[in-house]
Amino acid sequence: MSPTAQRQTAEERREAVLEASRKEFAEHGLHGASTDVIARAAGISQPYLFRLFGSKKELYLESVRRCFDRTLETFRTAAAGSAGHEALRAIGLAYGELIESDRVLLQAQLQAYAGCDDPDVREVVRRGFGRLVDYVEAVSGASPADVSAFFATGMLYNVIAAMEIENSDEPWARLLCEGCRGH
Amino acid sequence: MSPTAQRQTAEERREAVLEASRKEFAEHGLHGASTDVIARAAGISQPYLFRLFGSKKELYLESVRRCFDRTLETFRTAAAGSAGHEALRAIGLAYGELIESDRVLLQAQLQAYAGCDDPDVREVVRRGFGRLVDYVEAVSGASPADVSAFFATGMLYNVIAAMEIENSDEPWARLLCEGCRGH
DNA sequence: CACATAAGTGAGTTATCACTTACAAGTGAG
DNA sequence: CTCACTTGTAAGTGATAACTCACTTATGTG
Repeated sequence: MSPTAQRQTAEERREAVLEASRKEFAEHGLHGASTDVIARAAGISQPYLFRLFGSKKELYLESVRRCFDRTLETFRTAAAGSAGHEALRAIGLAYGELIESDRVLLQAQLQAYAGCDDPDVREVVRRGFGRLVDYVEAVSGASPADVSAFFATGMLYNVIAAMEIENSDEPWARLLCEGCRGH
Repeated sequence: MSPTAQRQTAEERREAVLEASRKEFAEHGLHGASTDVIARAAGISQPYLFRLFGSKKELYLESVRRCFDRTLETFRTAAAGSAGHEALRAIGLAYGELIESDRVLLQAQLQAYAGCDDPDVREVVRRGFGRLVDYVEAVSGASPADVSAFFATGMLYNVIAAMEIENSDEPWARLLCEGCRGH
């Protein structure tokens, strides 16, 4: 800490750490991420990170929660004012734009799914995903088959985006993207 | 190596290492896995692992290739003798059974998707996924929309299995699984 | 000004990381 | 038997991992 630096509240620092951890966890996952890198990026020392969050895993879980919160918020904003299948379509479009513009969020989600063999991670992912499903069902009033088809398309789109084949000219890639846009 | 142990060919050892690495990489991903743990599980010293594969990443890439090979083989076996939408249904069922019975394979796939921000991993995943799409399209003759809906359902099923909500009694979980079974 | 409390870090802990070097021993061919 | 080749490891490299301890310094309040 430089001598002229102003102190911040613990809450402000927590925010800074969570923001910094987004990228690191998205790129390397829970096990691969470095608390030292995160602390540096947040502008604090590594010991202070542990004072604020207790452990690397606690920080990760909070980071995953934020990730789902962000997605739900996007859903809400997109669906505002519409209902039924119109809302479904609006949410789908907004989600596509979201992960197209924020690859960090996309990576973070994929890491969270991959991290699901850890019970604590799984629990957080379940809660986050559950809230998304609940919301989509409530706002659209669609049938179980339609709601699950909606999320299926979303999961495929995640993988398409991860593989970065949106603009590929390979036949299988074009087929997959074309078919996906149809939904 | 115990004094009575028989020597094996390098090829046999490579197989043993690849088999051992499956689990470790599936659980922890490329960055989180330990070459020491893998070598021990394969019954060799850690230095020899590096002689056989060059680097941790090379081993990982080979492991991911195997993962997709295994899935494609399952597809082929399932579709044998059928065609059209009948083949699609047979492959879907076989895939469901595959990841239900082999959680390691499921985890390995999710880790591979999450690892896609690394260009080398992405390239291997692209190739593997592409072969799956090519095969499914060829054997089923289905439309792009149907093929992509098929893979979308598969991706959702991956996440359902990862979250372990197949037998959950939460409403959103039942809705998602029910809708998914309908496809 | 004094004092409790909160913010923040330097220096260390032990363990493990990927990877290398140098060397030993089994094995098949001539 | 011998010699080239392959299989295999013991012992180490420096770097970095998560996390702790002892300590300092700023800040709001009476």
